[in-house]
Amino acid sequence: MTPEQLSSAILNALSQLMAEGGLAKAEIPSSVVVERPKNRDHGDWATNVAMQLGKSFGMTPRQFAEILASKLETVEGISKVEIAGPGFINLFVSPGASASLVKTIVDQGVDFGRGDSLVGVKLNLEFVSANPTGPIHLGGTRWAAVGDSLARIFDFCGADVTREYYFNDHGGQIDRFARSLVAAAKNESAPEDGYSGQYILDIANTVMDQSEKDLLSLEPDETQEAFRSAGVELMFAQIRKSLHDFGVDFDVFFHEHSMYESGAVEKSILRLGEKGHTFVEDGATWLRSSTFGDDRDRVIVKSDGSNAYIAGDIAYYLDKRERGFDQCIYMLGADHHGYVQRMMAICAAFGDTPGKQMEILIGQMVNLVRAGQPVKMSKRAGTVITMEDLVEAVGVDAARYSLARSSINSSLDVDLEVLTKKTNDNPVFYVQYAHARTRQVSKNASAQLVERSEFVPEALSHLSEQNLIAQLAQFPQVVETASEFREPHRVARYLEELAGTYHRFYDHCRVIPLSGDPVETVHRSRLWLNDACTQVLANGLGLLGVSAPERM
RNA sequence: GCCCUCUUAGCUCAGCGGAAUAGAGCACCUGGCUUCGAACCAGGAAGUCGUAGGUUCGAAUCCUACAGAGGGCACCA
Repeated sequence: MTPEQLSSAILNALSQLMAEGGLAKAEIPSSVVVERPKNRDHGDWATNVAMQLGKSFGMTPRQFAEILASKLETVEGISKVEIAGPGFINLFVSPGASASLVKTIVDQGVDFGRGDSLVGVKLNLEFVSANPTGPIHLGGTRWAAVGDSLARIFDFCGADVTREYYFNDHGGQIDRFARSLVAAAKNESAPEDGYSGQYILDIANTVMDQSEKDLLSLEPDETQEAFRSAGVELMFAQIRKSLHDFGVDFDVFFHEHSMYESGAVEKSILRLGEKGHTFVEDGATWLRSSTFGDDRDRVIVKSDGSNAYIAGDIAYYLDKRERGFDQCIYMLGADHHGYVQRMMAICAAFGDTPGKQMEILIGQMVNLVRAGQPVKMSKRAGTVITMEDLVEAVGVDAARYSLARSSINSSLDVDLEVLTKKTNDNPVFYVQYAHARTRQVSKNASAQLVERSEFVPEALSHLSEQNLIAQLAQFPQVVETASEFREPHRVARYLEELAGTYHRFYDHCRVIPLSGDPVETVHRSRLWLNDACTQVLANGLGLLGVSAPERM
């Protein structure tokens, strides 16, 4: 039995009791919390429903618990129900009922843990979206790891997910990028507000090598345009390759520039105008965003006739909605949190519900640290760390795992020395090792003629077996919670616990009998448990985009 | 001045979606490989959960104030 099954059993019992008149009619929640108590004297699973609902049924938690407990005792698979403390209901599940899950896991294989909470939802997840004026830095790398993992989790919950990258290939920053390339090509120093570094020089050289014309002898405007278009393409290709090598493949790379060429920007502004949400003042066109909770109104078209950045956001959101997405999730860095309100205003101005069709996740920054001291990322000092640098230093698995295992609400310190020297303290190896170990056990078992020819749940009665089964049972719930709260790190933390629980099982229970001893039912049943653990570790690591190695 | 996030063990961080003794990894100390992988396990030491109030039968968790850290507050993109 999984905690979810117990949860729905409890809800069933509640509605039965109400139907039978054992309980007064009252609101019941859609799910109840069932968790594994730290102290095993408190049962296999425990719930706090009585303490939460007692009052609304007009009784004390303990009274409520008594009534509910007597009903739960009749549920198949529940062997004992106890009431403890202020009103906890402690559930004891018969060993057979809990262990039967093991077979389910092996049978379902890669699908174990798959949920249906997002079935039918067409979801757009936009992340990274770093400017194409340079390689992806540590911050963007974090969003790549977290965002891709989130996409995998949504997909696992049944959603139709599109991973999308908004490519800001339009506007002032790109102009600066182009001017920087031109300067580099001419062997001049970078413009005051421009970009510098080896990559700029490399791209400038490549642009010149690829062109048949002598770009530097054209009219200045044409030169800059030539470097802009070719340079952006090269940068784009490089970014896409870095992401791919990192295990992140976007479904859509959306080019901001394309909306200006197609007229989508003007169209979307007109649309807002028809709805009465724009006005003209001081020669500029404004979005009346303050009526939708923004601090102030925002300029869409500047008085010189050019578009402000928000114009692209407006057109882009409309485009996403017209492509049929029910929900558009944006992952932004903390340096963009000031945009949330105006973005939500755009959503509302189109008649949608902020927080529903549009959702914005803000993630905190990544700081660089060396030996405990903060290091400013500086191109000149050579302390800019790119996605490629990180992968080169620790590999994709360790990089993705360490970036995805903590909450995006916390800023993250990445220590260069820890990164390059002490990679073994990354918990990813602890988890991967557990997986490799299960595989080795499985291979050895088959060589010793221990096979999955029979499965007897009752044979798995050792505490460490029970703990492992209970841990495995929580996987679907962990995935669901990670999806609901948009927190992939929960999967990582869960895997670390699962790995530990497996190692303890391994220590206490032999899958393969000592030489000379016969192969018994318990060994074959343990092999099922071992293989179920392999599966859950692999499924979980898969959600993080981390490999599950056969050996290491 | 206003807004967002953070403050938990020596370090890096979970727990924040109220519950039964606050957790993990690393580092430190002690034990365990002549039988499935010791990248492991068992045990020890280590925390007035930033401070002060409040709500609650119950607060690391919710509310308020304050302090500290980081990030934002453009007709820039």
